[in-house]
Formats: sequence, C-alpha cells, structure tokens
Amino acid sequence: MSIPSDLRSRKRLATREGISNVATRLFAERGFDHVTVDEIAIAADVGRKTVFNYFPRKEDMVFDRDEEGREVLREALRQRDAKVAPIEMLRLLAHRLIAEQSPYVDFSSRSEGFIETIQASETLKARARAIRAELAQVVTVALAECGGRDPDDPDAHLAAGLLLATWTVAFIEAHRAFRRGRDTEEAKAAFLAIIDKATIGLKAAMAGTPYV
Amino acid sequence: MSIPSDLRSRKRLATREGISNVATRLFAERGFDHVTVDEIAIAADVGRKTVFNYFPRKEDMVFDRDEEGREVLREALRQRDAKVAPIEMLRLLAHRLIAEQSPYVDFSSRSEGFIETIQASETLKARARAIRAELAQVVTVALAECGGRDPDDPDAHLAAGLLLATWTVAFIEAHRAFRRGRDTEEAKAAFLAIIDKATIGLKAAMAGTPYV
DNA sequence: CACATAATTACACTGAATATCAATATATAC
DNA sequence: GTATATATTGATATTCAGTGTAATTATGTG
Repeated sequence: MSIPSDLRSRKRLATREGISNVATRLFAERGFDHVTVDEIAIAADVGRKTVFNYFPRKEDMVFDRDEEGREVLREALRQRDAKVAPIEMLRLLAHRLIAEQSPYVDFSSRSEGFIETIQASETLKARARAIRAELAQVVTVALAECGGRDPDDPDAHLAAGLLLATWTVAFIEAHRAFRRGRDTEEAKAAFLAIIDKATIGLKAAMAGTPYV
Repeated sequence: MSIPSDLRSRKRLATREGISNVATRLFAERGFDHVTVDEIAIAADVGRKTVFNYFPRKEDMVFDRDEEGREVLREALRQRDAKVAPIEMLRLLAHRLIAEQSPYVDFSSRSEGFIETIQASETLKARARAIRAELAQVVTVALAECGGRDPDDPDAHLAAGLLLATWTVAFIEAHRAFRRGRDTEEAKAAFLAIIDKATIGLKAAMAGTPYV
C-alpha cells in the first residue's frame, strides 16, 4: 500500500492513475459503451497499447479491485475464531465493513454514479456477474476448508450461492434505499437489516452442515 | 410447434436448423472460442450475414431456448393454486420437469457434452450467468405479483436470488452426479434431493413473507 | 406474367483485443 | 560517468464479433 520510491514504479502508478481517472470521467459523462479505448488513450495522452498494458480489458478500468475483494473474504474466514460458525462470521464481516466505512459498502452520491454507470452497460453488468461468480467460488472453497470438506462439497456450493445472493440483494437494496432517502446511514441500516434477517434464514437452511 | 406448410417458412426453419447443427458440431469438436462465425457460415453454406440474421449473437447458437425457459417459470407461477405457496410451487415444478423428462433437466451423456462446451468457454459461461440473471428477474416479478407486492419488493428479490442459487447448485450437482455414476436416474435423484432440502431451508428463511 | 415482399448476400465499417517490433526511458554493473 | 540490461511505450497490422446498407435472389399473390 506504500508508494514505491524508485522513479520507474512511481511513473507506472502515475500513468495508471491518469488512465483510470480519464476513463472514469469519460464513462460517467457518456456511458461505458460510448467511449472507445482509442479516445481514452488520446485523452490520457498515452498509446493505445499502454491502456491495454495496465487494463487487460476495458472493463478493468471500472473494476480494478476485485482481487482485493476476494482477499477480504478469504481473510475473514481464515482468521475466524473456531467458536464462530462461518455463516455467522460473514454476518460479522458485513457489520465490520460498514463500521469501518469500507468502500465496498459505500452508499453515497459518489457511489451512486458508479452504480448508474454499471447499470447502463450490459458489458459492465456481465463483468459484475463474473466477479460475483468468482466471489462465490472463493466462499465455496473457504467454507469447505472451514468445514473440513472437499472443495466441491454441495453444501458449501449451496451455502456460498445463498450467501452471495443475500449480499447482492442487500447491496442493491441499500443503494435503492439511498436513492429514496439520500441518507447514507439509512442505506447502511437497510444493508445490515437484510444481511441479519437473511442470516437467520440461512442458518435454518444450512442446519446440519459444518457451516452454521 | 407445428411445421409451417408454406415453402418460405419451411426454408427458414431448414436454414436455421442447418446453421445450428453445423455450429453445434464445430463447437463440440474445437470449442466455442476456436470457431469463427465465418467458418460456421462457410460450413453451413450460407452468407455470414445470414448467420447473424438467425442468431444475433454467436452465443445464441448454443442457448436458443432461453425465452422458452422463462415462460415455463412464468406459467408455473401464474397457474398456481392459491393454496400452494410460490416457493412450494417451484419445488413442485422441479418434480414435474423431472417427471416429464424436460430437456431443461436432462442429465445424460448428450447433455454432458453440452455442459463441457459451456464450461470450456468464458463467453458461454458469461451468457449462462446472464440467462440466470434474467430468470431471477422473471421469478422476482412473478413472486411479487403472487404476493400482491411491488415488483421491486426486497423480499421478492431475496427469495428469487435464493431460489436461483438453489436451482443452479442442484443443476451443477446433478451433472456432477451423472459424471460420477453415469446414471441418469441417480442424477435426477440428486437434483431433487437438493431442491427438496433447500426448499425446507428457504421456507424458513422467507417465513413471514407472502411467498411461503 | 407482373408485382410485392421476404430472404439472402456482398461490402464496408466499427471497435475490442492481440502480436510484433522498434524506440525510449530507467536501473544496475562496472 | 559510461555501458549494458531491462521495462515501458508506441506505431502498425491483424483477427474477429457485430452492425448498417443496399443490391440480389427467391417466394407468394393477383
């Protein structure tokens, strides 16, 4: 997380930031699908290849923290106290992310534009679904490990699927709540309310497995 | 479903079938991503534009029954007896589809190749996720209607998300069961076992809503 | 047969993504 | 400080999916 001292690395970061900022602005202004990579390269004053150098796919200019997100999930389940069941652990994670003002659960005017940009583009929605699928895979593996089972345990798959569906709905609903009341606190409350309520249900659904 | 008598319509169907068959064969032989639309057009002896005429996207040559699938879900929930809760209705639908040998729940050597082709291609997996998202949307709207609520009712979204996750896991698990034992009946039993078990959990999770 | 309509195709174009290779900037060894 | 190695960049060309347009061919109808 620290800024590298050597010139090469700093230049790299600056170039990356420059492209990212230009792209973000253009996407917000005109929509993801109506901005070409050529335009981004020109606006950022770099070569077209340089853009693809930093962001292998155009979508990566929007979602550039997905590995970080997966790591948050892995860590939460790895550092779990043995007394706390995995499903409960993820509920606690939701509360912690909210308490820590994590950017993953930011429901504000700023994030609203981000969400709008995504919703307006089939390509970005597809990428969001792919990221969810990767998250589900991470949760599946982590759960199976917690429960001492195979990484293809059906119960782990089911639990992960139900959990991801829950978080997704909570996330969407929190953003909707913010749009209605323009109140971040209200949105956070909505997020946690859905997580908490659904967790009770999920515990019932997964009773008899090592995950609850 | 009946074959049209006029020459034009028959030719249309034949052309479509021809393209579809050629494409299916090529995809199975060499993988979706290693077959170009040009090759399909040449092999099917039609113009490139004709291919796109029948299948707007390359993926549509693989998934050409998704609207049909959505309609099955809509119909099941629409023709529901008022005494049967929506979530229970979908459990019954699963049993009916299995009993009727519906192609949607075919776990055999034939469908195995189909699944392999999809799993081998990021593009096709993305399309499968998009179709799931569309199904979730259909279920959300149908549930909300059943429960006399808004189409953006959080409970409906949550229930639909949980249901789709359940069906997806059941589907994947049934295919895995077939791969293990090469027994269609065993795979069908695995499918229904997951649906039945998860339904109990989902009823607990959605208690207090109009959907259970 | 003549006319209208639908289907097919050729052609040209856009835009994402990849590959190659030369030019340039930076780091490291001496 | 100079030389060499390496990383970064950029110019150029190519592949492939997908779209638009207009011309051509096939089919249905009076």
